[in-house]
Amino acid sequence: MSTDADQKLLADTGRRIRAVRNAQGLNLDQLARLTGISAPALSVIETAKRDPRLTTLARIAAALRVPLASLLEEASSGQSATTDEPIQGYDLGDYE
Amino acid sequence: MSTDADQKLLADTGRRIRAVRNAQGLNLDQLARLTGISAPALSVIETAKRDPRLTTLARIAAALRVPLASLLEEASSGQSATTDEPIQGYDLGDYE
DNA sequence: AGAATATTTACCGATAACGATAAAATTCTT
DNA sequence: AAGAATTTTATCGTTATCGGTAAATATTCT
Repeated sequence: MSTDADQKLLADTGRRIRAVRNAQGLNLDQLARLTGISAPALSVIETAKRDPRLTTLARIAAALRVPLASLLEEASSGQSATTDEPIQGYDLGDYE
Repeated sequence: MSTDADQKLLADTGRRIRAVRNAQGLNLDQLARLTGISAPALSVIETAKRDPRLTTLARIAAALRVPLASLLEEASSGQSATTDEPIQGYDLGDYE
């Protein structure tokens, strides 16, 4: 049981979620409403204290409007290319 | 809970796992030994009857020697690309 | 057809995710 | 510094994952 690699994956994933959320100016409460996932649950996911289910991650990605895969890995082999800057132009203006 | 989009995601993911496994000539028993995940557990994941945890998917991807992201999305042909397309495309519609 | 192999399904028990809520701790603002 | 907002932590209850095992179906091969 690679609890080692697991922890790193969870830590990296949580860090990416938080980065995107902050980049969009959302707090946990707002993301909680967008996802239907409670703020405490989001907190423990972002801090790698929980091993989220696939559909939980998908809901977070959808709410943040980023591809699910972008939360899971570095833009490694250039495939998806795009930007290092996730989706700059998103105004999520309506959620507050 | 958009069990709708969730089910599709789980179905697609399971189908991709099975495709890769078959492509490598592995049966469930062999993949079970490689991953430490039991064959019945792998079966229900491949048939979309279970919502796997992130580290479970990661172990499967590692055993199959494919990027985790490749199990989650189609080989995105220029998905969100570059531009400032108004992101309306991301249906977050059901999660709200 | 029958037999070997592969997959599915159905249990069980242990562990964990998740929502809800509230309280503590941290960070930000004035 | 005090106060407000944000995040973290904790507890409880419900539900689900997961391994194990075994039985029930496929599926494949001779």
